[in-house]
Amino acid sequence: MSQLPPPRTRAGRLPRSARRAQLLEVALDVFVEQGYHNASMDEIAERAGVSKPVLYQHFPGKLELYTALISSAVDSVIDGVRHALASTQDNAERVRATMQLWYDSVADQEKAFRLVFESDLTSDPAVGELIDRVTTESSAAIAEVIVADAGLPKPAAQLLAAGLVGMGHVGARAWLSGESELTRAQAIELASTLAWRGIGGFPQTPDRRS
Amino acid sequence: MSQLPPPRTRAGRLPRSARRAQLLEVALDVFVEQGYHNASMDEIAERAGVSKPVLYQHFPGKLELYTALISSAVDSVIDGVRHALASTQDNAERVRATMQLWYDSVADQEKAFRLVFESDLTSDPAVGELIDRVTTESSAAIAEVIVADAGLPKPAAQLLAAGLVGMGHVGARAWLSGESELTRAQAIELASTLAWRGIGGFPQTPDRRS
DNA sequence: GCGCTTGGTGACCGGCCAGTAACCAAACCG
DNA sequence: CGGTTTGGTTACTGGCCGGTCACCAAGCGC
Repeated sequence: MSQLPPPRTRAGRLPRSARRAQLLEVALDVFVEQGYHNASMDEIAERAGVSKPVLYQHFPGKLELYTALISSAVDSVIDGVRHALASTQDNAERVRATMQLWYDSVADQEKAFRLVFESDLTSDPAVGELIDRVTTESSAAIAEVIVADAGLPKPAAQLLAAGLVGMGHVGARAWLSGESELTRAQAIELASTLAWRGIGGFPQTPDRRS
Repeated sequence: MSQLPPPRTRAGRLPRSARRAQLLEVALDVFVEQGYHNASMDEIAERAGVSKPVLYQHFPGKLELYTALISSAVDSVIDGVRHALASTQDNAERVRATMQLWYDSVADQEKAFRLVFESDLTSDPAVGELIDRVTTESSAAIAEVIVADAGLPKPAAQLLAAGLVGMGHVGARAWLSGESELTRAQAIELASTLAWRGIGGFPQTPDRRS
């Protein structure tokens, strides 16, 4: 009888670091799709074409795996905000760039974004803190600009910044899930106008830089 | 040996409807404290001074119990927004009242609010939809005012409204968790100003659409 | 005081799933 | 071509917890 090459080792062996990278990638997909609680280590392993113990050779446990992913996702979102702010000197344009970031992330189903904002492990203190960092750090970055260019005291600037952040990602998610008739560009334009009218007026004395 | 009065029946029997009400109350506490996943039916029963089967005589399962609570919490939050909007005819004041609602809810640790905004069952489609209703319906109520008083097309109004909603509750949570130096009143004042400068400029202004 | 309705109880079960023990094979190295 | 390293596997266990089964008692109506 014809001898098939015996059940081929799934997809070949991989060097340690490559396997780890692959596992992270697969785990990201699974966690984004199913959330922390519904995701099973078995499924992650299976979708990586590998058996469970391999997973545990790379990560001490499910929580640590998730934390690693969340942590990097958080950084990635914050980085996005920083880049948007750094992309121009014009504050109205800064607002627009930041708003565009939120709407793009939502519309493109950006994985890092979804992992963070749709997390179902908010009850875990460590994870909760990580997730809060998105708002905290994004606000801090924005607040820095506000303090510099509008001369507001830091706590006030931070509060306004946090409001803008919320306005961005909540508005964006609502826009997408509500299947609004507005195009993405129109939505960004509107949201930016709202934000800029709000924040742009803030220097105590009307109209300042930009 | 002296016979103690045998292990007293926990706290007396209750008529069906009263027991149900009590169970809902206890369950609300537990779910708010621990989230859906960490909460156990055993604990809810125990804290109600009752055994588990009683719980199941009133609710078919954990999910249904939770859903019942979330659903009413959602309604309660939406109602809050509607009341804030109806509390005055002055739009600047409407903005302030709504903003105050968010900050008060956060600062007072309002249970309905926390249950909704800290839910860890977002992955369940039914629950997810329920929770989205908070933004959707709140925005709809606000958008109605915007359409009426600023003459914007409905989709635009809805997007702006959603942004304001996000600005409110995200800003409020950030304010509280960041232990800002601002008092609650100051925070509300600032946030309201931001929001009103943003939205208040909108009445029939032609200057968008570049 | 007897029996039926109504509001309970204690003890158990079974599925799911994170995590592990024990063992295997490819391939590089000399 | 032997042996060690390295990347794998199969099969199991043990705890948690949602959900249930079989049974109990308080008291009201007669």
